[in-house]
Amino acid sequence: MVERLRGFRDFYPEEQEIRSEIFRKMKDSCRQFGFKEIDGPSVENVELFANKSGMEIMNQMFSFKDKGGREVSLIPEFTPTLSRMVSARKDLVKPLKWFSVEKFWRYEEPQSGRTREFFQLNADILGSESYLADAEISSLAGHILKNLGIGNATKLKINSRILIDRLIQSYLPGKKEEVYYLLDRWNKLGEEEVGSYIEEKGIDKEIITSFSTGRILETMEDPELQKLNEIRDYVRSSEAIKVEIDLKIVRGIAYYTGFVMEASDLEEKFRSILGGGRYDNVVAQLGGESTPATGFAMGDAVLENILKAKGLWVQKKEGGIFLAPIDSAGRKYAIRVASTLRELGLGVDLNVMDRGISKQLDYASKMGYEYVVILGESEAKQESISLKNMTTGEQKEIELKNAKEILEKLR
RNA sequence: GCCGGGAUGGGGUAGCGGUGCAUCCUUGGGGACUGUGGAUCCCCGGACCCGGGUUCAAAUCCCGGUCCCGGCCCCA
Repeated sequence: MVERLRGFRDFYPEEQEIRSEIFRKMKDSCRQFGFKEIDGPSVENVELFANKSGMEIMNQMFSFKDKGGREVSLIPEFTPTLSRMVSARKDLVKPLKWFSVEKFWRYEEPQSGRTREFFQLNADILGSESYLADAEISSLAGHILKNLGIGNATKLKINSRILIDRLIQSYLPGKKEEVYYLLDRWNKLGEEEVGSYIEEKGIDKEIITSFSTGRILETMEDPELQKLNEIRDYVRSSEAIKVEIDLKIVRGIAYYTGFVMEASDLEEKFRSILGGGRYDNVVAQLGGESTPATGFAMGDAVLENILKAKGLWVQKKEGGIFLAPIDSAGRKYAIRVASTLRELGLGVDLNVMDRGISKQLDYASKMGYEYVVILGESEAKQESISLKNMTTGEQKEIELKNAKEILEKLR
């Protein structure tokens, strides 16, 4: 048998059902915030990524030559496509509030919360330089997490590249790269490693610690900090999620120009569940008109980790109806009953096996149907159905006309 | 790309050099059952990841690969 490719996943019905429900919730939240859904190609010219993303991402792409000899790649992220779409249309009314849920591909070593093919929600606001856009984006992120049932299990951490750069310039000049590296890994490295890195690079321990704890901000007066405070208060007042300013959130991506954010589970047991920020130069870098932009992306893999840990990765009990004919008269009649009920918009499963009533009930039970409709010669004659409630085991014979009303409530 | 730990029917497992056709549960299909038996009983299908090697003998030991789980790098 041919095996599934490394790092790829199959989604069987039990799981796909959960997955669709989660995506539906995410999309609902976006729409409630006035965002419009978009979609793009899964394959793009590699140049689109070469421009912006740097070497690292180039090494992780599923790239190939198409039959026309073009170097193309499965998309590893959304921002380049988004920028291309924005640049191509000069008539778009700003600000744009767009979201998408798409598949992405990156050739990496699979591990917890990481696969080679994954889904990602992207939500962006383009055309606004205001911190209000950052606040709205953050608020949406919080709302989505709340809607997914993990608003209490996660927190949003926000920061500003501009702010941290100013701090570095005032207190640790010339050490930008080292400070970024250190803050980004502060919790991961642990005290000892942090200590030895500080010593090695000649960074003042007192100062860097006041960065990591945020103590430095207590006495600071700065317009960028002021904005950040307002974003924090904005999200706070939506009461969806915990939010705090954290100077340790720098995000690795080179193109962030100011505001950055990240969300994770409270204990930080998992990777960050979403990340994003302001990227005012990307659209222009890709050849478009200068367009300020802010947004975030949320992958499905870490989300799955967290939902499972919180016991929220569960199938909704859906019920449904199974039609079980027991003789040839019943089989003919069943087709009529099925289409009658389907007209009402009900989901109706009809036996397609050569089976007796016992095995049909067995099947219906295993599939989780709430009702079984038993149909035979007698029902066919009387235009009735025998309706069996699979939870209680109760069964009664009712006229088909009345059955409609009863079953319609199930929809 | 690098580093750990794994891999036995669809799922969960027992066996860890030879004594039983590779164990047990579950799942799947069928039969008894001819309108209530989602029960019970019975039958059937289905596996030692792949390729080399060591050995009289390999699921079992060794090497390589593949895949899985986890970590590093990186996280767009």
